[in-house]
Amino acid sequence: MSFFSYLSSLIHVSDSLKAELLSITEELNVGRNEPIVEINNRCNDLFFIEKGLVRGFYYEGGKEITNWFAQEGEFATCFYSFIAIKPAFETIEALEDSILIRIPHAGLEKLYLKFPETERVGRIITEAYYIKLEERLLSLQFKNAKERYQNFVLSKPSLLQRASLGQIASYLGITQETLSRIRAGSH
Amino acid sequence: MSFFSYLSSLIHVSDSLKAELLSITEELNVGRNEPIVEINNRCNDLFFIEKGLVRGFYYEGGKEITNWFAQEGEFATCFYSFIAIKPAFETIEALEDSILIRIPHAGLEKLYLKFPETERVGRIITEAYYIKLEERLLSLQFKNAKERYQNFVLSKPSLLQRASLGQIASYLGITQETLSRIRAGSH
DNA sequence: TACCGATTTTGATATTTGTCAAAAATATCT
DNA sequence: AGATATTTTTGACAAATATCAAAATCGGTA
Repeated sequence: MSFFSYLSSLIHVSDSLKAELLSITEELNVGRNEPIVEINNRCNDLFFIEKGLVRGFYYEGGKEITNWFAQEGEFATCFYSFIAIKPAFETIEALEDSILIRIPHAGLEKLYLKFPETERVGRIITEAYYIKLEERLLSLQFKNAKERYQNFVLSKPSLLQRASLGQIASYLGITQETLSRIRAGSH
Repeated sequence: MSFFSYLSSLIHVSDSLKAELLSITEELNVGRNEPIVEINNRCNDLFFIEKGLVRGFYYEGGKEITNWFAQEGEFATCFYSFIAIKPAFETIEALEDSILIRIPHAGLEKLYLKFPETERVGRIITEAYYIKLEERLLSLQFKNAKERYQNFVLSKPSLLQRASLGQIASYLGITQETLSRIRAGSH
């Protein structure tokens, strides 16, 4: 899904808004395993994913923990860094060759001021993300490892082929050994 | 903190905006243990808490699970119900005699259209809530029961006196027996 | 103040998941 | 295709936390 068709589904994109968007955004091609945002840097950009798959991860006890996956038609950023204007605690990398639209923070702020109706998009995106996060928290708090995995299979089936076992396990908050046993046990 | 002084810290509140706010909001007094939003109803309102303490909870396996606490100067709503326009999966109740400002969903939408600068407030509130939720998710995923409790003590010390052990335990995702043992063990 | 119900604490045991180590399977590169 | 690196699976055991039951404590009220 292109960035423009996504936006058009939320607000009317006038010619002048479109021109402004073109001037502040930039298309970015990243290869598989290529880092997009490095940990401890400021993440100044919001990325819309036109094609491909990216993930955010960080290290906890020396191990990579995948914090989120984002695929075609979704946004990716180190939300905390982007909003709070603090260094990113996570690295963003592409899991596949991907095409991203880069939206710099400063450009977005300019956009909000010049086209106040775009604040609506920012709010709607944030709300949607909040709900997803809330669902994930509830799942983590009340579902056991197997139930969480089953839920993942239902909600993100395409990622089963596109992400590794270890990446999925850490996203679900379990070890890869446990996930491997869950897969073996369910037939 | 009053609702108006809170708003004024984010945007300029003109006289006409103030008048509109007065027309769409309503002050609500609720007593201790009184329900504010019942489970399975639509939660059509956002509440700003001028005084008191409220919590959201639901039932999981027959037990009450406290999903959040909100005190003076914070907002409370069943976010999912309010945003997604679905029935609430949680009940909101006052833990103390409280004074709330009720902001109905329809009034808020009207406000966004009439005063586009208020979209900004909606976005900023949602962003702040997102970051808090993300911190909580990380805590749940990587901290053990004791660390989570210690973090709670540091970040919400006043709630230690105002909420019960069982309410705090379920909020932290542990049983009240475990929390009781944590308290006994740390001296 | 003494009682009653609710909340908190303590104890014994069970369950889930993690840890560490090694083997097996799979993917990658030349 | 073969060699090597990476990922996944399997096994034995350990740790954290849950469960169930009962005792102790607390708080409000007659």
